[in-house]
Formats: sequence, structure tokens, C-alpha cells
Amino acid sequence: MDSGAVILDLNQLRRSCASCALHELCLPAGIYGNDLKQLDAVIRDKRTLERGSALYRDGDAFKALYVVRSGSLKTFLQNEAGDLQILAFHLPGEILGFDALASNQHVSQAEALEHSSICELPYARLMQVSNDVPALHRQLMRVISREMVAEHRHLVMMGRQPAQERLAIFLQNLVDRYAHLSRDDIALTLSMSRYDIANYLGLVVETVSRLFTRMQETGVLEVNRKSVRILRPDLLAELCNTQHPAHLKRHDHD
Amino acid sequence: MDSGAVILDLNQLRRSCASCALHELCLPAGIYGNDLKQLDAVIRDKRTLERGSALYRDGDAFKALYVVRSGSLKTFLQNEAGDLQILAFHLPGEILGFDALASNQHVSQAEALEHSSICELPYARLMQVSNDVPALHRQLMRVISREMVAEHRHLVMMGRQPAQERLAIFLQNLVDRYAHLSRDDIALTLSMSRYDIANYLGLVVETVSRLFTRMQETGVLEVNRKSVRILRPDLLAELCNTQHPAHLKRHDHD
DNA sequence: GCATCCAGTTGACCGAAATCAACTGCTGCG
DNA sequence: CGCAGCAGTTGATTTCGGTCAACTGGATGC
Repeated sequence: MDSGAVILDLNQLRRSCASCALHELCLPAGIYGNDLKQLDAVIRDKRTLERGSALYRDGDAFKALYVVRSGSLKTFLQNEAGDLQILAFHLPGEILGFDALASNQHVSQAEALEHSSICELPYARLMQVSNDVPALHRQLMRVISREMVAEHRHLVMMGRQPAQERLAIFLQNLVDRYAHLSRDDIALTLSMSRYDIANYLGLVVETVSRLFTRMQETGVLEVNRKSVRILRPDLLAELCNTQHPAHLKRHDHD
Repeated sequence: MDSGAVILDLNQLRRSCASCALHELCLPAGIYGNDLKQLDAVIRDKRTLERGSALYRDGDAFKALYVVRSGSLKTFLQNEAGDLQILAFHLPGEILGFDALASNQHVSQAEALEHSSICELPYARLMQVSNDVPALHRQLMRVISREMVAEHRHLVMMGRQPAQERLAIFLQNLVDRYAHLSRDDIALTLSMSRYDIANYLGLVVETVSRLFTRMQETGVLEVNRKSVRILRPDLLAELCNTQHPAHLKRHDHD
């Protein structure tokens, strides 16, 4: 082994993955040394997107998976009538594009919420490398699975939680997800509009607006346009667990 | 090549996968010949479950993926307070257990809705075989992706569709999924209770009951306890696409 | 064969959130 | 600088589906 080459690789790596702030969520987790070097070769085409521009559209051919490097995106479904449902918001370190694996074309859309930069992982190459690096396949499936589990939580929320609880859970979730990106205090800058939040939560914008006001009045948080400061994390946590309607209780037939 | 051996393999195969009625959905799709032989070796422990008994529980160690061979199951989340949300119903040919990939333990529960038989795919062995059969990995990811897409549809439904539309979509979906299992007419036998249906749809049982009655009155279908006969598939399809509330419309900021 | 139990249905009423409407205040453009 | 336009807020009213309650009828068991 030429140690000069190793240093070069490390630099390469630093430019691409290691510095990407996605230490915990991204593909490389659990992959080390030479394997990481190989993976590094997969990543190319670091694109940047302006607010409102699409990463992929419904029907686009499946070419790659994408890692959010900075900024944020939303993914959503839109039917012929124009009805729209936001599926998820994607923060730095998170991977999107898995919807296209099944049919080799995207069945949802992804759009930047703000100026964002994206790492592109061409799927064909990812599969090539995976043949040499078995751990990569497993890691990839683990990531998809994690996304599925997150969607389960979203579903529960939509299933039947009162409006205030939904917003509380949404905010708590953002706090948690931003926690391993920045260590500073509990202040959020919401990159998505009130319309987006409402849609994501299965509510209307008026309801979300009223809830923000109410939460501010009760001292849970301080809102100013896009910026939200959590004043009482304890109260917020409480709001995530209010009493649920009776029909969610287990109805046994054992 | 010894042709006698090939015949043996085919018999083996017939006993396990090919006869399993999961031609389209199951793992082997897109996998042929020797590869299929290898895969066949993975499948073991064909278990049967009685109505109400668990395939896995929240917190169980991840050992295997499961294919429904006959019968049906529900998967659901249940929190400490006992609140429950059904995530999906699983019909013959469908795979479940992917929730455990992320954390190596199940984070949901699976329970038989009726007497069911299940193929167990031990994950460790599946991974071994996958190393020799690259197509298997890809197929596996395709299956997870398909499940994700199905969950997206569920989410849209929960997001904000009126009650009647939810039930219509649910029934339409069952019809579609049973379509490649049996070619006979449009009669369903619902293996799940009204409570399960209501919970899955984010409604209460009374609402579901009223909707069945209404759909029967309008001649869309005929209900008798667990059996549902779709009299007017055209009307049912229409009910899946009524007008949605305004806040689902795209709210542009391009 | 009758009593019990519980899934399922039906009806009356209520309430949380949607709708409708008016207004506020950024933001960006000529 | 001032106006247009739209995101966001606030208030009044409506409505869909949930809650509560009573009832039905099929299944199970003694």
C-alpha cells in the first residue's frame, strides 16, 4: 500500500462524504476503510437547487438516489386533479428517491424548499459497488426501512390525532432531526410554508395558524414568521401525548 | 448438466415457491434457473397461525422476513397507552417484516386475521444467498419500495379524504389485490372486523357501518356480514374520486 | 332451547376542525 | 416610494364525522 495514496483518498473522502454532516444518517454509516473509498467513487454530480425547483418529477426515469447535503426538500404526491399530499420533508443527511425502486420510475415529486445542495448517487454504480461491498446493500435496506418506520409514525398522526398534537409532534420531530446537525439551542427556522405544514399534517392553514398562536399564548414557543423558538420543551413534549379517542384503543378478539 | 437433477430441483421448487400463488409479488419474480434453486433453500419453517395469534410482536428480535402463503394478517403499531393504528393488511403473496431492518428488531406487530400459513425467510440466509445472486438484493429492495409506495397511498387517504371515499378506496384496493389471486367474480370475504377496517381508515366503526349501509342502498354493493359483492364496479370506482377539499390543491410559489 | 355476549347497526346529538370571509403586513417590482 | 399580491392571521359560521346510547341478531355454551 502506498501511504500517499491513502492520504489522497482521505482527502477525497473529506471533500465528499465525511464532511457532509451526515455522519449518522447517510449511507457510509457502518462502512469503513477501503469500502468507504469505493463508495466515495459513486458520488458525483453535486447539484444545487433553487427554492421551488424540482429534483425529480412524477414519471421521471429512475437514475439515482439523492442525499441532501444542505437545505431541505419536500416530497409529495399529486393527482391529475391537482390534489396534493406532502409525504415528507427531507433535511441534510437524509436520502430520498426510494419510491422509484419498485417501478424504475419516480411515482412522487421532490422539490427544494430553499436553496439546497444535493449529492447524487447513480443507482447503477451504487449496485456495482454493492457487489463488492455487501455491507452497502444491507445499509441501503436499513435506510429504506428507517424511512418506512418514519412513515408509520406519520400515518399514526394522520390516523387520528387531534390537530394540536399533530403540530406538536411535527415540531418535536424537527427538533430531534436537527439535533444531530447543530448542537445549539432549540430554535428552528421553518423552511416550509404554513400551507406545506398544514398539508403535511392533514389540516388547513387556518388551523395551523391558530395553533401556533395558541402555543405562543400558552408559552410553549415563540413564533416569528419562519423562526420558532421552543421556550418550554417539556410542555411541547406533553402536547405530543394528549388523550386519544376511544376507537384507537385495542379492540380485542383473542 | 444432469437433467435428472434439474427435474428434482423443479419438484423442490414446486413444493415451495412456484406453487405459492405469489407469482407476481414474491421474491422470486425476475429470478430464474439456478438462482431460484438457491433461493428455494432459504425458505423454511412454513408456519401456520391461528386467528388472533401473533407472527411477531413489537420488540421481537429480527430473524426473518415472512411471506403470506394463505390467509391474511394485519400489521399495527400500539403505544404504551394502548392506542392502536393498523398499518396494513397482508394478503397471500405479500411480504412483511421490513420494519425490523432498520434497528434489528420489530417496531410493529403482525397478527393473523384468520387461519394463515406463512413462509419464513431467515434474513441471515437470505443475505448469504444474495451475495451469490445479485438480482435478489435488487428484487428485495424493489419489494420494500413497493410497500413504501402503498403506504404513500394510505397516507394520502388519511390525509384528507372524506369517509366514503376512504372506504371505496379500501374496497377497490382489496378487489385489485385479490384480482391476481383468483379470477372469479367481484366478491370479497373480509377477513378483518369492522373495527379493523375503521381503524385502518382513520374512522370509527359506526361510520364504516353507515357507509356500508349507504353503499348498499345506492346499489354499489351487497353486504352480508363478512361477504361483500361489488354490484357496480363503475360506481365504486367513481366513489374513489370524489371532489377533495380545497386545501389539498397545489399552493404554488414558483 | 334458551341465555349470554359481543360484533355490528341505527339514531340523536355534539364538537373539532373546515369553510367562508375579512383583514394585516411582508415582499418584491415598476 | 407606493402599490399589488400573496402568506399568514383572526373571527363567524357550518359541517362531517365522532360520541353516546339503544337496539339487533348471529354465535357460543350450558
